[in-house]
Amino acid sequence: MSKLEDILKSDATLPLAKRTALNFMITNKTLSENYLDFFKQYDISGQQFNVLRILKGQKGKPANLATIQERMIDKNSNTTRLIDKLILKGFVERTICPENRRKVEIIITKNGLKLLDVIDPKLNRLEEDIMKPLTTTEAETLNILLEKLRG
Amino acid sequence: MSKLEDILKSDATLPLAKRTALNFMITNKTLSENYLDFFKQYDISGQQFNVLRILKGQKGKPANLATIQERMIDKNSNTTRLIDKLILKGFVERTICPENRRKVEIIITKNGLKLLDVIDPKLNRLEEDIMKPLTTTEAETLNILLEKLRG
DNA sequence: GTACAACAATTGTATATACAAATGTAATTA
DNA sequence: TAATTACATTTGTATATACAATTGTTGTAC
Repeated sequence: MSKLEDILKSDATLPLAKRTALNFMITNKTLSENYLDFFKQYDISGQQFNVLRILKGQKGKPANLATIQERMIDKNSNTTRLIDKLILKGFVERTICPENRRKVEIIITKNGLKLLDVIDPKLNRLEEDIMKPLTTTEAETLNILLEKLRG
Repeated sequence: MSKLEDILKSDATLPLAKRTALNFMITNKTLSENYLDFFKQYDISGQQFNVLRILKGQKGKPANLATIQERMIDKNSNTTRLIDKLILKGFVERTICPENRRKVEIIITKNGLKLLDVIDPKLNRLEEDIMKPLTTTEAETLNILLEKLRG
């Protein structure tokens, strides 16, 4: 049931560009459902995980909001509230930057790091699993095409 | 600035599966921004457009909620309220199905059809434009890989 | 025919997202 | 140094999405 024509229940042949776009969206939906299910068990959203990973990458150095936003895959228009959630869960801490009181300094806590240690290997396995239908060569080709598509 | 390593500002080489997933998500973000911008000028969401297209495909035959949901790309968990919006805008009409009063019958209005006539050719042009970086062969390959990825 | 299960859609609630406006701080300039 | 501009984040508001609970209707079993 995963062929495009079956899904759309349309006999009309679509223009290549539209067909590609639709195929992309459907695949995206499948992928994001996988991620959603995965993160749900840790009571965290994909975005929140992403922020934790960025903060871990800072290796102790605090990050301010602008830096985090810059590095997020899905540049969130409301990172403040995303951080609020992570603070409530005890995964990050936020203080006002003493050199420039307009900025904030955000760091990941011990608990945040512990969560990442649990999630990371399982996420790797999930991703291996998702990509299993593709051979290594096919996956490499897909990467090339995806980058090309972004122009 | 569209290579994955540049975006993530990470020197570490990622496992292929993770790299592919990230690449996919970033490309998805780019694509969906394009669509969002496009539909915004018609004061309609992509989902709402999708529903109108499904209804047009019915060729006058009314559709009930379940049918619409089944055919939606992004199976919405709240199609009722999506239809509410379209009714407010005058693009669809909803009546209770006389044979089975649990069901509803939804049809697209003249105005809805008129909107589609305006949007459709422009959307085709947008999609051509988005896919321009790929040759025909590359787009065909991408389609194959995307379908394969869904398993 | 009454009770009960199944069906189809709607409503409620919590959370997420997009965008604009507002707040508070720092830098610039006259 | 007072006023203005730019900066960094937060807050407000509208809309979108996810999921569970509810409503109203139909079908079925007894």
